[in-house]
Amino acid sequence: MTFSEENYLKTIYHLTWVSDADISTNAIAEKMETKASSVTDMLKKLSEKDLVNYVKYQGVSLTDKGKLAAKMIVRKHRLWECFLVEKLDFSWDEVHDIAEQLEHIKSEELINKLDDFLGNPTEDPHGDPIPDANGRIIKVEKQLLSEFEKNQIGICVGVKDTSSDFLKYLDKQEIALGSQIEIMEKESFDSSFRIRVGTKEITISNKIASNLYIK
Amino acid sequence: MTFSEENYLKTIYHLTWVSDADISTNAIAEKMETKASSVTDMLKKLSEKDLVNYVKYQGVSLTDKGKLAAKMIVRKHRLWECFLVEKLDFSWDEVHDIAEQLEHIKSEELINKLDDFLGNPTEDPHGDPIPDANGRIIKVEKQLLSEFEKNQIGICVGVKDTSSDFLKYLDKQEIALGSQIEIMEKESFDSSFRIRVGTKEITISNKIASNLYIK
DNA sequence: TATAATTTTTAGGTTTGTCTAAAATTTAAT
DNA sequence: ATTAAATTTTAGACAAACCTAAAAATTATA
Repeated sequence: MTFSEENYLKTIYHLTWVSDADISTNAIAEKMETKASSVTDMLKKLSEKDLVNYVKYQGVSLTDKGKLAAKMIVRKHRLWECFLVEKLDFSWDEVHDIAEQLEHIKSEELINKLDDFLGNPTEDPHGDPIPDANGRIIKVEKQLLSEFEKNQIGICVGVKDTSSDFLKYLDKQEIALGSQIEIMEKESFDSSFRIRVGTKEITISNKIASNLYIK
Repeated sequence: MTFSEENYLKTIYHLTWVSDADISTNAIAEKMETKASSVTDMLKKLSEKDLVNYVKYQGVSLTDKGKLAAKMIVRKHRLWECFLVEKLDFSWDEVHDIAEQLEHIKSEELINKLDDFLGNPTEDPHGDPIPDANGRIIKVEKQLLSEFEKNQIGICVGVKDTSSDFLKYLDKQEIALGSQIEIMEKESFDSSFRIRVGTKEITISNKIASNLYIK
């Protein structure tokens, strides 16, 4: 499997994770910053290899084989992110691009040994679940902070947006995985929130609240 | 820089390490298991980028720029080998192919953090020197065991051949980096050696002795 | 020093993954 | 239910990195 094929599978997997329906050519093209015609070419190739179910003009979905392959790539990506943050002292906003490269290293033994070395983590530094060697994922039920009501209290367990900008913003506000968050006030005008993080009280926009997972 | 370009630079670097003269197209082709015509294509490209000095029909050498680039690839390869052996518990005969992939990961910060994480090692698991972040290499004078005379004693500090077969043979004979080796007898007929490794006495062929570095 | 053998390069072709532009299909709107 | 708009696919091209076969240059040999 080539890097490119792996990237397409991963993208389709991520798009499926949020939408569930069949994925459109354009959606893939946009996510991968490429052209629709390139996507079509690749879908034919992946279909030929039984990694996706593809019907012309009708969108695409992963086969069981394709889904497992995608999960293995995601597994690698997230384990490497753990390694970078926990062992090499990178911060959570710096690891994505490097993990994007490391996820393509081909060696099952390597990834399983890395898994053990890290103590078999179940979540990456952004709170996303890490598939095990068989592709099994432990899903933790979590809600977006934006869905919380006044006076509710929860623990920050993940971020939806993993962009460097968003993560740096959270660092500045001293919001990290494990932080206790209490809704003090919900502003109906702009749907912003007044929240307490630990001992500090801050105001965050709805956009921020829509990208924080709480349990 | 592409994977392929990096592999050519690395190969030219390794060939230069042993021969010192300009490197021939065929030598590169043989080492990389590719065709001479492919090598010619790439040499033109590398020359265009000022990474090699290339004159048609006259062989090739690395420019300063090319040499530094090659050293950085070797640095990555050897640091990753240390990681695999010391942290992930791979044996020294299993790491080459994986390091061959990892050496192409692009991130200076990553490799420098990995270096620190490993305690800034100066040699890889086969006793080969690791260039520092500036490309500087600490050369340790070492001789081939085959050049030793009767009754001389030394410590095994490296292997010339790093093939899995050779390394497994050494494991079987309980010869490792750090092992004390004493020449008991040198057989003039076939240039084989009777040596003492720790407390054991064994016989090794000249081919084996020609691939063990001793200090 | 001619000629033979070897090495190296050139010429032209293939595959992978991309692109643009045009054609086909589907979806939305009047 | 047509027509318009958007999406998707096809057709044809291109760059990277490889290949084979033939030509050119170098080296070895008689």
